[in-house]
Amino acid sequence: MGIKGIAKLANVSIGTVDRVLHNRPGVSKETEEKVLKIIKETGYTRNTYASRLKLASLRKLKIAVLIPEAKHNWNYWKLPKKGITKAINELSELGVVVDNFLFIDSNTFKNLANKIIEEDYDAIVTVPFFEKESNVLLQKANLKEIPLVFIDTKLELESPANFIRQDSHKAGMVAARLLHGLVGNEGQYFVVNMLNDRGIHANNKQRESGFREYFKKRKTEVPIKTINYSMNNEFTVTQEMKEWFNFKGPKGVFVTNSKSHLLPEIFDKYDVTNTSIVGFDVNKSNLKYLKKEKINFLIHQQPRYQGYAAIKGLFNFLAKGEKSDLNIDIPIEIVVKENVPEIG
Amino acid sequence: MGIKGIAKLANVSIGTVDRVLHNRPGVSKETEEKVLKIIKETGYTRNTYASRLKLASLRKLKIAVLIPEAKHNWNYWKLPKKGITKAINELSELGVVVDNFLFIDSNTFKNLANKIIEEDYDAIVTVPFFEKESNVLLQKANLKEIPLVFIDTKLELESPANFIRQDSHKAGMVAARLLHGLVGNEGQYFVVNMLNDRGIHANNKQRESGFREYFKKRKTEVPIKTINYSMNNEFTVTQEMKEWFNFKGPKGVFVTNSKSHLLPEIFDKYDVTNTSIVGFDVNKSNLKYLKKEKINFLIHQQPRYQGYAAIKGLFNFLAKGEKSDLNIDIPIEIVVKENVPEIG
DNA sequence: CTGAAAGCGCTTACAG
DNA sequence: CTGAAAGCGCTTACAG
Repeated sequence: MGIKGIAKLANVSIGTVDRVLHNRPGVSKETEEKVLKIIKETGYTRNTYASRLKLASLRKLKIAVLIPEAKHNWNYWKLPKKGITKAINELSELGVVVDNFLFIDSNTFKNLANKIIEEDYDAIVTVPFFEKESNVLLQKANLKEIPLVFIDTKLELESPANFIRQDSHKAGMVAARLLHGLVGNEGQYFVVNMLNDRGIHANNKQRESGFREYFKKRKTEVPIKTINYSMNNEFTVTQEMKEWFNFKGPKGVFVTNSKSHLLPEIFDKYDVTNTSIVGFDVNKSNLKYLKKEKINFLIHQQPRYQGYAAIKGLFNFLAKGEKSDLNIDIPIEIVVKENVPEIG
Repeated sequence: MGIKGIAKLANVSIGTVDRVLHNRPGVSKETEEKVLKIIKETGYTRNTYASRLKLASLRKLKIAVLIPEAKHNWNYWKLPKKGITKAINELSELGVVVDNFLFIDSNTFKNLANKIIEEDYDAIVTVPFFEKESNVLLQKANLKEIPLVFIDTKLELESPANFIRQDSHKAGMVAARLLHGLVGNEGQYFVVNMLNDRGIHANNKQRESGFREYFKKRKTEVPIKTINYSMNNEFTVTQEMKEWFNFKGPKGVFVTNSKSHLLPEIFDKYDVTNTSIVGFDVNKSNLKYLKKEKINFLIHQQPRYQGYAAIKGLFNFLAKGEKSDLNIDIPIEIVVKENVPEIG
């Protein structure tokens, strides 16, 4: 049953039914009620595809994507982009168009965000790396009623916002359980934060807090040390690390970012043994050591799917009014040598 | 650019373009080549949604689903069904209709399969529980050129077939790694097969073989015993089990089906300690013991997604000719207390 | 062998 | 306040 059937039952024209369906002005209370009653009775729902077929010819849905430029250390960002590309392929027939804006730092982020707000996009996907700038963008988007989805990281912002990302605190707890299973109560634990030029990332902090919470919740207390290591400088062994390296018992190492692959090399060089490593992200370097069993577990954030889901979710909201796809807790996927997922 | 634009460029009518696009007869070689050339040059692709809009009004796409009836022990089968329902909701606007056929045993499977073949469905989703009957159905479907997807289990059949399921052999290897990490080289390992009235399931065999292969590939040899336990009889402790129960060292227990929740109860009753358990499926009973930390890991087969993907894949094949979605290796998801996925 | 028309379910711009 | 017509991209049945 379509709009035509409703119109017939209600003794009105299809134009009037359309007006009622979209709450457009110019319908008398009386006919509106009559039409609504029949819509309810018949359980009519609008055919999104027919709707888009018509609307796409009039005006495309434009989505702006504002994410980090993918290069050198930031190779990771190729993955959400692939997911975005996949979504575009599926949605282009429905009149969806995506423009990519790539930022390098907080300044380029701010400028591109402003540009996006000025041109009128129907929706925005971005990443909340810079708290202040993200808040500004969110406010502006809210004012213009442009739906906005943040991927990758959750941040407390000044207004409610949509997030498609993994719960990093929970992921830290998962990592703790995995490491604890291997290392036990007699071991020593090390949280390794690799700092890049932007300092420590919100995700990493949340992962560490989750890691520590896992142990706090249990009776047995184990020593957990945090090592902050700047990736910008040449690697040097500090006094703290020496003590760690010399401990002969089981050592559990939790690397809070995607660089866990750096540790096996260091451990080899300094003859550190009896280590178990849990890290994040299924990248080439990490996989290499996972396959060699130098890294025990990796946690996968499904970056490709995050990008895909953001675009699809925004489309579902714009075309069907479905708000539920705008907030997704990406599952915490545990990866071992035998269940490496396809990434590319 | 649509069919209309192509027609204009080729100086033909849109009817002729349509004929070329679908390889329909009644087009001269000459015009066909002319049209094909322009299609290629412009990179034209058909708009699936516009196509379905028209076709759905003429004839629905009918998909038959032949799966086990979900009741008592077979509660599991509610989950694929939920995924199927989700897919139907998404596709009904595009003129897709699904009929469910629920079998109880090989006999009802056979009868319903024949019924499906007689009525003319456009596609079939089923489960290869019964080797002989599955082969018969596959042959008949092939003869009538009806695409068929098997979910849940892979079986070697007489012709190539489509499977959406988890690689059970690999899943067994993953289970072995998880258990080995907890139990180590000094422990004893037990593979528990719970047999129901249908005997042992292909999935369970494959899981066991994967489990054993993991250890075979490594240097250290550990004792692995297989316990076949019939779920139909009252539980009794055999001599074999007594020895197992009395071993005081670390014990790794791999349950090859969804019933791992039965073990913690038995272990409690017979004072069996120092056990680690890995099982399959995120059901209520298993979750209860996962949360109590009596079960250490569960492997999730994403049954809901299997059902969803089967319907979507068949639609993509029928509507767009995309064959790639008909064969899917469901990721081997490792579940611990802290990353329990949503199932319902 | 080819074209013109009708229509899928929806939306809009125009007429009244 | 309401209706009739045109058209999105595609497919089919009919006419020639």
